[in-house]
Amino acid sequence: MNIELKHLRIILAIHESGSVQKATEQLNMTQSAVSHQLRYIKDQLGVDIFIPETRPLKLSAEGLELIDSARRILPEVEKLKSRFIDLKSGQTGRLFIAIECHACFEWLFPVLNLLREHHSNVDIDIKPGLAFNAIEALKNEEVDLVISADPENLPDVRFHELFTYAPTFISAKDHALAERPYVNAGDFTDQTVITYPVPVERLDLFSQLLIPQGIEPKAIRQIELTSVILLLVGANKGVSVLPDWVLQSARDTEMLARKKLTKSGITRKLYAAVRTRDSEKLYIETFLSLSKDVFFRLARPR
Amino acid sequence: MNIELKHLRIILAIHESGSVQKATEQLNMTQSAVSHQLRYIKDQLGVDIFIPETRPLKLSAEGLELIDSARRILPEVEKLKSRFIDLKSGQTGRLFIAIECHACFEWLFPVLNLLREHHSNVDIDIKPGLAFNAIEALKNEEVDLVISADPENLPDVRFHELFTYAPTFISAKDHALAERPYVNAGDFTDQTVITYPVPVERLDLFSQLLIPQGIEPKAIRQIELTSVILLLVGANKGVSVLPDWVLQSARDTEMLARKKLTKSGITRKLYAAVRTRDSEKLYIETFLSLSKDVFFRLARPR
DNA sequence: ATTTTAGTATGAATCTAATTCATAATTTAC
DNA sequence: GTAAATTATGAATTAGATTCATACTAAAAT
Repeated sequence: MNIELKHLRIILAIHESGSVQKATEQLNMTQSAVSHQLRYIKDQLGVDIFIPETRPLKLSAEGLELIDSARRILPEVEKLKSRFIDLKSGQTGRLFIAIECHACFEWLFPVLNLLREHHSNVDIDIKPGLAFNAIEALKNEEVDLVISADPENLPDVRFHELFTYAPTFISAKDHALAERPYVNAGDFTDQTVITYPVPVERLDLFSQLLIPQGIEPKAIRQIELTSVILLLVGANKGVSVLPDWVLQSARDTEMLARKKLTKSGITRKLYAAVRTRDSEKLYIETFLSLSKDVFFRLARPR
Repeated sequence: MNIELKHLRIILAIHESGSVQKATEQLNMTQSAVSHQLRYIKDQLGVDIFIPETRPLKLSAEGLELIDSARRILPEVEKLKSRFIDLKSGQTGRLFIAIECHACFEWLFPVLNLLREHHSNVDIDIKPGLAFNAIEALKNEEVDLVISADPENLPDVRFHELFTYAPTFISAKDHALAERPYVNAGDFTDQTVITYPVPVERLDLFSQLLIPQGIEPKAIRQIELTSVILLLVGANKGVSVLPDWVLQSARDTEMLARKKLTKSGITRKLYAAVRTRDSEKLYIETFLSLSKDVFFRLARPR
């Protein structure tokens, strides 16, 4: 026995319009096509759906059961279809985010809060714990967006530039290095460096400066909260390197000295990586523009 | 966007078996056919159901939504299908009965009670009020079975013989007619006849004897309950004609005299009329055999 | 009781969609 | 890197759906 949705639609249309004749319009079929299909349905079910020899056709008791089922099943299918229309256009969907840069929480939270206001039907979340193979996770559809500073040229992943920032050295104002116009890799050999609790490869200071030059600092101390890092640096418990916009937006930075890294300064770019086929989605586009807005406000000195 | 059940079945089979390859068996399709259908589905939905470049294929976030829907929709369809298998075989269904013979309630109630025990899934009911155009109602599917004494030769209705009975005259033992070996039409001209409250054409006495001979009784008194009719006849408030089996099974018949109608006696047959295409149904067959059983027990003198 | 009309059924031809076959392309595992 | 497993693709084939023309039939109208 083979019954398809189109058969339910035909029966329902006939019942609701009152005759095969009238149903043909709404079904976009000829009378003959409907008639052939009715015969097929009858053969499949093995039961007369209509009372024979009535004109216009009237449903039999069995036919009415079909209507009941059709009225339960077809709306479910319509829901499915409109769900996919929304999914495709980005009215609804899933936005799981992996971040490779720890400080990014600072601007990501406000962005996501705004995004939730715009797209209440999108399932938004930050997925921790897969920060280093994040692009793999993106391909696997474990996450849908990755905040990354290392763009790659991949056919099915697109890196959208978010903004440029400068990893910036900070120390207490009375620290020895506070006199310098800038700091170099070598200056870290006798310093205690305070960092976020992530593998050092993922920190700009190390990936861009210390590792290439084969230099290790005297000690590393890992701290979760930005404000605590600032506090400890201010108390001369160590030095740190943070994105300029983190310092711009933080309170209690009066006792800190900022220096650029190397004479020319180091700048980096942050990207939002998404699967190419997702990049048209409305909520992705909203995410990108909100990110730029929020960052712009954050980076403006107060 | 056109999505059919077969598409949902394909996606579900792939997901549950783990790969297209394995799904082919359970779907009875070749790998190629499945692949072509997957492409069609993707085109229809406008969304990738699977994560590209994974082998075996893995569902994307959107694909999982499809699975959710499939799991809601497909069982509903299976229910529909098994419902129709049952309907066809007569495991389940509707048995609405019209009775042209009022006394038949006497044996019909016990039959229906037994039938309900055998077929708890059948919707059994007696439909009053359409006793005279009952065969029309049968064709219209307003009812599914008619108890009738007037078989017709119709292509789509079948009359199953139930049993033979004799409309039998009764009076009080001290009534004038109680001396006779039998009664004739003419004997009713000065009698009060007690009948069920139905049009006289539907009473055997009238349809078989009085109307053909153009005779009317002195008076007609209509009484609903058989036991009350017997009581009144016993008290000499009138005479009556009832099926022999009614008298056979009734209590308190000692003070009644029974006579056959006319010298040769009148006999009639009761039939169960059903639509030809219903007559194979299990519960119809059960109804017929139960009716004969119950009648046999009822008609046996106690 | 015919006749008309509206509604449905049917068969053959045609068109569309689904499937197969053969083979290519890709991915995964070793 | 190679072999094995899995999926994709194009052309040919087959099955299924639709159309057209027309026959049929119940219901309505005369």
